[in-house]
Amino acid sequence: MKYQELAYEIKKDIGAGVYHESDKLPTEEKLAEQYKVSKYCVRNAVNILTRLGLVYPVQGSGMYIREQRREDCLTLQDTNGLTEELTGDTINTKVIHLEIIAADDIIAARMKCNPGTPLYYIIRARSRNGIPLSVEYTYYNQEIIPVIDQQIAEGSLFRYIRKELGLNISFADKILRSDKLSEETAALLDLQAGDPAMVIEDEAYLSSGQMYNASVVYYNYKTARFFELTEIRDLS
Amino acid sequence: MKYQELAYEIKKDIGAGVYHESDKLPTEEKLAEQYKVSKYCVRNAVNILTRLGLVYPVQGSGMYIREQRREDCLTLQDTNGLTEELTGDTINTKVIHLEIIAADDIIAARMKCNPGTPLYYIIRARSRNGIPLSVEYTYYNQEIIPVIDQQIAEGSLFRYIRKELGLNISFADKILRSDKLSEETAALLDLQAGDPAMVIEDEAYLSSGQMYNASVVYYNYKTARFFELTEIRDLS
DNA sequence: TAGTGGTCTAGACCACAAA
DNA sequence: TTGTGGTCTAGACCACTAT
Repeated sequence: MKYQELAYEIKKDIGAGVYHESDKLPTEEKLAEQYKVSKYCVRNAVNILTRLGLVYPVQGSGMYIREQRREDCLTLQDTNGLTEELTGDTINTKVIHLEIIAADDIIAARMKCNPGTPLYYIIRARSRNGIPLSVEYTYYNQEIIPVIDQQIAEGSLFRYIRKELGLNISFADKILRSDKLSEETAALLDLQAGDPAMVIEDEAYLSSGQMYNASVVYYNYKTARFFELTEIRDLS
Repeated sequence: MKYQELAYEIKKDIGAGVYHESDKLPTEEKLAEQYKVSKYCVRNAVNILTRLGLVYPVQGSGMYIREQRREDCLTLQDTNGLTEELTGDTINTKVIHLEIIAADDIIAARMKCNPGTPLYYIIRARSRNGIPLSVEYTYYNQEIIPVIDQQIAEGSLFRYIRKELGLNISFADKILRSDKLSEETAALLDLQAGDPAMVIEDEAYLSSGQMYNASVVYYNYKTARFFELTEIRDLS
């Protein structure tokens, strides 16, 4: 896929300060010429970068590089898993719990699988640079992800599923809310019961449309911040 | 723009249950034929619907209509303002404070304007069906939005800026976090100081790239939930 | 093997910004 | 008026699914 590679190239170049002078990307035409691709690919690539908040295009003027506000921010879009995302930081993952259970009716409904389906139930506590960041309560469909052991769970499950198993992760939907921490979860975050938490409930799907994973993640309100760019579009 | 209109049409049709039988959209080719547009427009339209979480495409198979999990959820993407979004609910907006101030150095940096620029500073408390939903602390650049009075602030500012002023809102970036409520904000939400809040810091831009608005919004943790679909893409 | 979504090209024309 | 991004078309070919 040329346009994804191009997006990656441009992203690297922006990071390396190649366009620092003008704070603009070259024109679509120049990029197309430079990388020997069509305008279609250029626009697709820029689109990706726009959604990541790296550039914004202004019709008639150019494609401007954005100032970043994301110091320390996690991101809801560019989701390659924590381990991949925070490469500058030390991410530590502690596996609190790991077992295979059979889905009861409620969990089966949540996981969109049949009751009795074997599921991994995993609890992990993660820290960034030694500071507690999040506690994850996760189910994985074992019919899709056959093997998860302690060692795999301590690493990047995202990477494992994608690279080792070769599965094609396509999209996830999330529900975001805030809530009071339970005593149990608070203890894992070095916080008090009743303290606030950012809560993200996540359902992840393969490109076949099959759900393989549902999770609830509690984030440390003192350290976790999320960045998100919203493109605004008037459909009515 | 044909593709936006097409997206709107398909969205309406999905809502009306037109595709209920198969739970799938017609093929790209059929949609193109049916609406007398090219494949480009069809794909752009479906893309929008995908990002809104309404459908998901499976290569080689079809475009499937998604079950919704969004009961009562607000959304981070489809942002046409609360008033437009929750049309089934009664949204009440109370203007707590409205004045014009001159930007000091700190606010000027935040708003990316010159110190001394006149800004509206507005505090609004919003409720849904009588239940407190959010408290917004907002700055508007008065050089861009010349007039905001009590009546306008009580309605949909989003709609006003777009329809009445004819300005082209393009994107917003948001930082999401959770925090403890101050006494003042808690009182406006019928909650206690120290209770959790979902906090969204928002910066909104015109299509010219100019920032016109910065806000911090505190949401009632008991009633506010946000839906978000993440498309996953491997750039490396 | 046929059907369907995904990528890519070349080229026309429109809309908006800047000089 | 020129430059630049946005929309649109027609058509080729690839990748994956279903049968």
